[in-house]
Amino acid sequence: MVRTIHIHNSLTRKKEEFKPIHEGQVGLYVCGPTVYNDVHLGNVRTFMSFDIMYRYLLHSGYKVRYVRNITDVGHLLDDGEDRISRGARLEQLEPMEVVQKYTNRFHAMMDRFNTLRPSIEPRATGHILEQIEMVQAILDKGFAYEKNGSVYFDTIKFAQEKGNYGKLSGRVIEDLQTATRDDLKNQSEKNHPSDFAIWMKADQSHIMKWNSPWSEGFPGWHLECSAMSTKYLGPTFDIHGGGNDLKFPHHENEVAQNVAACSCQPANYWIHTNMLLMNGKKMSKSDGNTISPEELFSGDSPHVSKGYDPMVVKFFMLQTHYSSTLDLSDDALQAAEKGFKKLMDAYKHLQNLDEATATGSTDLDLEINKGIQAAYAAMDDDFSTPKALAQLFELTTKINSLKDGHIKLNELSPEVLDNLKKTMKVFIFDIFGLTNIEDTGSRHLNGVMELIIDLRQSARVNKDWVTADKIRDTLQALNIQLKDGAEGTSWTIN
RNA sequence: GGUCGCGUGGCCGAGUGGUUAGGCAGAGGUCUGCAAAACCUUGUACAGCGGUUCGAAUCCGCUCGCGACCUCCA
Repeated sequence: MVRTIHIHNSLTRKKEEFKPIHEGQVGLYVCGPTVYNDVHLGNVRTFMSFDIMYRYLLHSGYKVRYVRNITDVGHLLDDGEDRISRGARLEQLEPMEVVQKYTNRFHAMMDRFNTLRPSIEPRATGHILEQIEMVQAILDKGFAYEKNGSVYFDTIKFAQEKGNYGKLSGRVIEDLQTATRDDLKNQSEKNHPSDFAIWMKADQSHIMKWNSPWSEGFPGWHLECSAMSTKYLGPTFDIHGGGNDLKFPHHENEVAQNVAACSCQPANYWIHTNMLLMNGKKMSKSDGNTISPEELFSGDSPHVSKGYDPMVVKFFMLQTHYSSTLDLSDDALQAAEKGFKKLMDAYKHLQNLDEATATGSTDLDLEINKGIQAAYAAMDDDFSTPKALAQLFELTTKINSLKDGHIKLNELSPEVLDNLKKTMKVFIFDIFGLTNIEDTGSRHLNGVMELIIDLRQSARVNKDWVTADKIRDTLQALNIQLKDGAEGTSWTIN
């Protein structure tokens, strides 16, 4: 079953029904990280957002080819130094060592957030040939010019002949003229300030450089995505994603390069995720307004009062739509932690519910099925995780009521109970990719807790409240909370 | 300065022109040996000022505040 999904398309700024080029298949390209240091939370948010989309498309029955690149050359700093070269210089490593090191660490971090690996994760340096070919193609079409061994994209000519430079980012070329900063590298070589380099001649000190028809040099930053998306997804594919800070110039230039090289739009749908804020400002690697994922996990940061599990952080992010800014705060994280545990507790209790005996369609059946459908409808509507979560919490209330006997299981039919179990599992684990955090307790701990709860129950039967409360309060001090319910006592680690 | 977006109850955060978002916190209640948990009830919010409309948080205009992008950023 392939569901009908609506996506907010940045290209048209409208919500549109998603229609893949090839039925049942999706080509998805996401701009990945530049691996010159560790990812920060803002990166994580973006990749997590696309991971949810990837998972949901898969769950909806699509065959998805998910390409997310690793940028390991061409992405320059303000002073013109390559980010990877700088990392290599600072850490006294080979550039490729820097790349490998931070690629590994990036993967490890995304694993902690339980995101799926892409189908293909191509590196820019592994595709120098393709990029050189694309530069040549753009030159051949007359949309680029060479100056002193560097090749620049001719935005003026492109705009005149293709007429759509700036469409994605809403930019007008005349504005770019006046707004351009004058501290940019090789600005004087360009015919026009809005032109951009697609091949750059390397100076003597540059470590990372390759032979090309124009010079020994390296590709422009925007070029890799154009070349690699074309190679792995074809000249036109379904969805291109990235953070909205990439919209201009990166994505705008990417589109221009593809259109110039082959006269085709690279992606039918563009999806841009919004920024993660902290203290009301964009969380950003370059200006230091940031908290690292590790600091967030350990609590070792002035911005948080304690550490938060990656799953809590993920849950926190899921409560906001990907297209909205999200302001990180300790209060919000604490609230998210409780909400997350409530959801996971309910899921655990759901597993113990059995023997639904109603026949036919009861009111409760209808209500639960309606909630399930609403959760799917929310995801179909531009991947609205907050709305879907709200539905899961409605279901959570029902589950807890059933658990406590406030609603009787004989008001529920077995089919609907099964459907409920299946849906909760699919959403929590398959679509949201959450995992249990209290399962860190081993089998041993489970056994010990069973024994302790059993002993306390004996004490309670004997009205030995001193012993019963001592057990409870001591465990509480260890952050293990006992929960006395109708069907016995359960426990969680807080 | 240009472009775009946002401003929702104590906090976070959804939102289609008329119907309960949801989470956390708070209040009352049920349950419980007590407590916790859970469940039930509860808050009457949409920056301000105008306008359109039978009706606007939702559309339009203005004002104020905030943020993003404007060739480093997910």
